[in-house]
Amino acid sequence: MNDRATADLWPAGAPGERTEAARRLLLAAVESFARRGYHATTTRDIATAAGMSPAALYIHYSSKSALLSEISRTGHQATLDLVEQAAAADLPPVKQMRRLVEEFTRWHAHGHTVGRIVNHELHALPEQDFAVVAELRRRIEETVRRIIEAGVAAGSFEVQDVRTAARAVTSLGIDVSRWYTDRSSETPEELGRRYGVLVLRMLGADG
Amino acid sequence: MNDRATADLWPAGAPGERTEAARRLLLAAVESFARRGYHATTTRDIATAAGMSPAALYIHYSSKSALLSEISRTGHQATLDLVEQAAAADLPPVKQMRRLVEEFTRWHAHGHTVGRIVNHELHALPEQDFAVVAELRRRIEETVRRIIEAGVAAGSFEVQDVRTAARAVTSLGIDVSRWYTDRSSETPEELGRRYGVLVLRMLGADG
DNA sequence: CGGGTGACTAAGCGCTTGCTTAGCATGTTG
DNA sequence: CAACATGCTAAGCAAGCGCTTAGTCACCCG
Repeated sequence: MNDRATADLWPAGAPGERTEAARRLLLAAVESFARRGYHATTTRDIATAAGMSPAALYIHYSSKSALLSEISRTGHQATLDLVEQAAAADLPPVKQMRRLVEEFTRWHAHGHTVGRIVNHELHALPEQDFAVVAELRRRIEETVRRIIEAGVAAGSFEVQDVRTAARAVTSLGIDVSRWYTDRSSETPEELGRRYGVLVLRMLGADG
Repeated sequence: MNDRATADLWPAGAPGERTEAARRLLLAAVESFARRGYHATTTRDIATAAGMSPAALYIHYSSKSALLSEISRTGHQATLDLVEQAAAADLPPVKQMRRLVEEFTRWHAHGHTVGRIVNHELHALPEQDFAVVAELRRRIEETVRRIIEAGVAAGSFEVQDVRTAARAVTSLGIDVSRWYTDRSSETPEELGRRYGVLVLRMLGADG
């Protein structure tokens, strides 16, 4: 029942401290939160899906919301990494942007399960964890803005308002996680390439 | 506590059958569902916000989900009306599209409260009501696709794949309801105009 | 072998949930 | 005036919730 993208984010060969049981709980939580929403998911659902009794959850996580925080933090961090790598590449702004959109879109299509939690369950986070995640989101947006600014300065982009353009770019990618399903006709890679073309045109490149 | 866009959708001078009490409950439900999500909202929250005891809700609506269905159905119908009006205008495809995006975006910014419910609480709808709403959503998407096809046929748009382009157009507009707040720096109208420009470029017009 | 440790379960506590019941005030109708 | 309808409330029910408690079992170290 684990989808591939989710398994990739939290790989089986425990990299740090996480035990196999904790990982099973986390994957079960991702699946449940994505399918029915955080509030509609019960701790019994999660524990049962992980093959445990309800009480076992609390040995590995202090609360239901701790599970959500862990998922949200990791998911956001992975997205930020991807965005920052595109921005750090030794390429002109247009090519950085193409790569960013391709990867960002691919990520939200491939990982639409995690993406749905990351982008639509923010309101359920405890205040303190929300603050951490909000900062990660701010940095994602800022990185995108920087590339657009560089492109405008180089004369390869032409936009009315950088902030709005950056919003549109991230918004397009984020919303993929809302509508994309494993039954969608395009592969994540193909969708990424198509969105790359659309966004570059939107930013006035290739004109 | 009622926002303007919400009040506009369900105006005070009852047009049909709805009593003033039923309207107050509906507006309270919109506010609560949008702010904390459907599952996190209790029937007590709604009734109290409408100035009634919990039991009064059930005199006007058969269940909590009946309230959600009513909100979702009305909201989708209003969106479809707006989209179909743009497509029916006696204008070339490029101008139909500009108008569609301007109105669609303005609607999702201005009515971000209702928009959040309409677009992010679909999964909580009873199966039968979901089917009705899914059909409205299909017609919205189809109308957008038709305008793009007409523009391509007329040589004023140039896109790799019509379906993907239509997805991108609606997706951009829908996602506005996720991030827009009353504290956003742009007015709904200004955002609509800017998105209109971005989308036309994305579709290869004005080239 | 004895004693301790860590992962787990059976049972259930206190509370909240969506919704129901019984009844009360008001206004309308014959 | 009696009879009923309407719109509401006070009280509460059954079910389900997040989370806790007390204890079991397998395993490790001396």
